[in-house]
Amino acid sequence: MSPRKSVAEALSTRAAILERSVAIASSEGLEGLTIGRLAAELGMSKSGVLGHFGSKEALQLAVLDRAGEIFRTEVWEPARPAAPGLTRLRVLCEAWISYLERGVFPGGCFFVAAAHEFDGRPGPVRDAVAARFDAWRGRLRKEAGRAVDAGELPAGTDPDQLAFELLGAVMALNHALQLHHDPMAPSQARHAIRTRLTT
Amino acid sequence: MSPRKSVAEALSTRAAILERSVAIASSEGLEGLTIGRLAAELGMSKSGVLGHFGSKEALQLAVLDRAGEIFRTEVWEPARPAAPGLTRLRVLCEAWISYLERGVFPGGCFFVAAAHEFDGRPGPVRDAVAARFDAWRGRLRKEAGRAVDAGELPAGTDPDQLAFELLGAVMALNHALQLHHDPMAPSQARHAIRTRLTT
DNA sequence: CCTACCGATCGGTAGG
DNA sequence: CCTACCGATCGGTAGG
Repeated sequence: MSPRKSVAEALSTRAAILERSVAIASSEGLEGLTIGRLAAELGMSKSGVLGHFGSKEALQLAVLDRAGEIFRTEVWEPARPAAPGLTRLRVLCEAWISYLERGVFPGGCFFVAAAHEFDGRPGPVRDAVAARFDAWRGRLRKEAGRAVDAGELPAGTDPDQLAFELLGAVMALNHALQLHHDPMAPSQARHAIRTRLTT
Repeated sequence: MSPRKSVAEALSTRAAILERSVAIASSEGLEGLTIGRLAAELGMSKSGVLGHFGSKEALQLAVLDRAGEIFRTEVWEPARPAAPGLTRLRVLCEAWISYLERGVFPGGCFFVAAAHEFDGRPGPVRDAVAARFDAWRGRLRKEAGRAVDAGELPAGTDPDQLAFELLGAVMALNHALQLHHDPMAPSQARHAIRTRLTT
């Protein structure tokens, strides 16, 4: 008769809140994700939702973590079996484009959206977003460096410059898909990346 | 003794509201721009502010227009005296990068921010943002086409693909400046663009 | 996990 | 251009 739930139930409730939060925040933003809406959609009270996280900011950080797990599964993992260097870099980029093309998040890249939303608001959320971009760009740079060292890319190629340009192509893709629903954009992004990842 | 202002005064009040609105919306977003905050910062009542536009959405559209005037002055105009084709395309890109580097809008590119904020919200604001991107990308494409026709760029260069890649480089720049305050980013963007705009 | 509530703020309106 | 107000919603808390 107690309204208290078991630990297992509490965990699955928490997971359900996060699942719904990722869906909402993906299209409405991490600030547009409100406790009241979340509670209504989940058939819970606001305090029930908030009890799992403590504050809206803590919820936002947890949502970012959950979105990071999804990005890792969709984009990092497929590249694990690939050979280090150029091959793996190509697989990473193709998984990255495919993740946008398939609309894994309805609002496009979760982190690009979060970056734009929080780049002017100092705090833990902004820091968490920036850290994820640093990690991702570092990943691209590392693999690019291996490709250059192995002679798979032209000698003198700057891995950091290459990572910058790959990021640009994918950001242009994300933008074209979200704002224009442009069906040509994925092939344009693939073309841009292929040009940059050819000896 | 009347609180009513003359037409000239009303126009300058309207201009003052828009100036402040552009500043706020640039860093907080077009949705973060609230009537109450605007009124407080301008020492006016909310209804006084709203009377000039009628609704928040109408205000947002007016702010977009004002930001468009600034973009035109900063980025389109400097290219007018340049020779059509590759020369003008280079001037356009340099003005575009400089506009971001100088922080003409404190929140970075006003339209990239607005695009991310509204790409998931159908309506007049979203349509206005999309139309501005279409116009700008068309401008880049047209000048790229002239450059190809004049033999200033390699034969077979696709003007639309080139516009896509230029947009990507600048979006990566905007992102790096806003999220990381990365001082290397402008030179990386210039390098990426120079590579693409060389015979 | 709930009900019931808090102060603040939102966009907008009535009436002058 | 103002005061005074509307209903809705925000994040969060008290107390159970």
